[in-house]
Amino acid sequence: MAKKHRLSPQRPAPARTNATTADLLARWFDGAARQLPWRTLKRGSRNAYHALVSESMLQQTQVSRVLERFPPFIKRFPTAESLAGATEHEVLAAWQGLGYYRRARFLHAAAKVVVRDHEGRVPEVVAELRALPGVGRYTAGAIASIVFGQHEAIVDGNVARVFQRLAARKGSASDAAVMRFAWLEAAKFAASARDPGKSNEALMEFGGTICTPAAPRCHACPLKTRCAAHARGVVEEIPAPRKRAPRKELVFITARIVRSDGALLLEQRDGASGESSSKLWAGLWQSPTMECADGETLSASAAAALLRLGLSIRRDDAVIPFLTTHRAVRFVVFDATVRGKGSALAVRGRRWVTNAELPQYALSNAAKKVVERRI
DNA sequence: AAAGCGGGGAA
DNA sequence: TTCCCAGCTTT
Repeated sequence: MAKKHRLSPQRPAPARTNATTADLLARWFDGAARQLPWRTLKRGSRNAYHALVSESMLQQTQVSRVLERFPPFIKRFPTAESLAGATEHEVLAAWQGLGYYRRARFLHAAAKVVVRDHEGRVPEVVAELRALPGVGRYTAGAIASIVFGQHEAIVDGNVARVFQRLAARKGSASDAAVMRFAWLEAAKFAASARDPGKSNEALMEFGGTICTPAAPRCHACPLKTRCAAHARGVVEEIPAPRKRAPRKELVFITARIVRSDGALLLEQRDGASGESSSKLWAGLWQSPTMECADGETLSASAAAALLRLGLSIRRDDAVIPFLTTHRAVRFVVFDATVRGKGSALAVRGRRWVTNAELPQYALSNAAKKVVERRI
């Protein structure tokens, strides 16, 4: 057999074709891992509470966004005990701007369970992890494998895409059959890994940096030779786009009511610590707002309502647009000033909030955009 | 099984 | 513009 090895001795040995994909990716990860704040501790001594927090933040959220939010959150709540002992108000304030605020309530509740039932330690057993609020199949698998080294599978958006491409499996991640396929592949992957935590992390890192949704870097791919989608030239067609409902268009009428000392009137949206906590921006604060189907009609009645309260108002020239995944909201803004203490207005969950106090209040980015607009 | 939940970056 | 993202719970 002819010698094919022309590599200099210091180059890493070429991957043996019988190496498992899991071990191949783990090897690749050694030279490609990004330095992330929740990876500061060595493998094998990862902080499980840090993992719980980072994994909660990372649900449906890009690494680049969590990067800047994780350190201050950990500084504010260094341990499960400190988080469990905080008020929901404090936790939401630390979470504000990150979106999917239900995650913050779940994380808070999970910390309480950890303190009450597990002596302050995040559990190792998958069934116990799954019992924590907000911890589903993925998050439990991630903590069990990455922190505790167990051979548990994980599937997130990245992983599903990678396995689909490796097998040239068509369909979208919103297809249940595709997700079943991905979980089966992920289980085989984790079972075959020498270091399942490392391989799982490598798999996600690989999906996030090489096997990306658009413009994948196949030229730098360590799995190129075993990728069916690459062999058939269909990498960019897999996966198919998710099915998504069209965005709902809404009009919110909102009033920025300012007292003579500069304090701003805020109200809390429904859903604080309880029932309707799955609603939009549940429990967050905002300038007094009402939703309406017909912008023009209701904005006129809103103005009339403000006038009846004896406020001096004017309609802001601009309508502030705000997009979320599921909605397109237009805020029709009124400015109003009130003399005196305005105590008649601070009713039913409404409060006067000074500029200095504002950072303690959890506002959605939409509410913030409204409030911060120059008057 | 499907709906609902944020927000921003990239193409 | 559209699409996606270290998903989960509720209906």
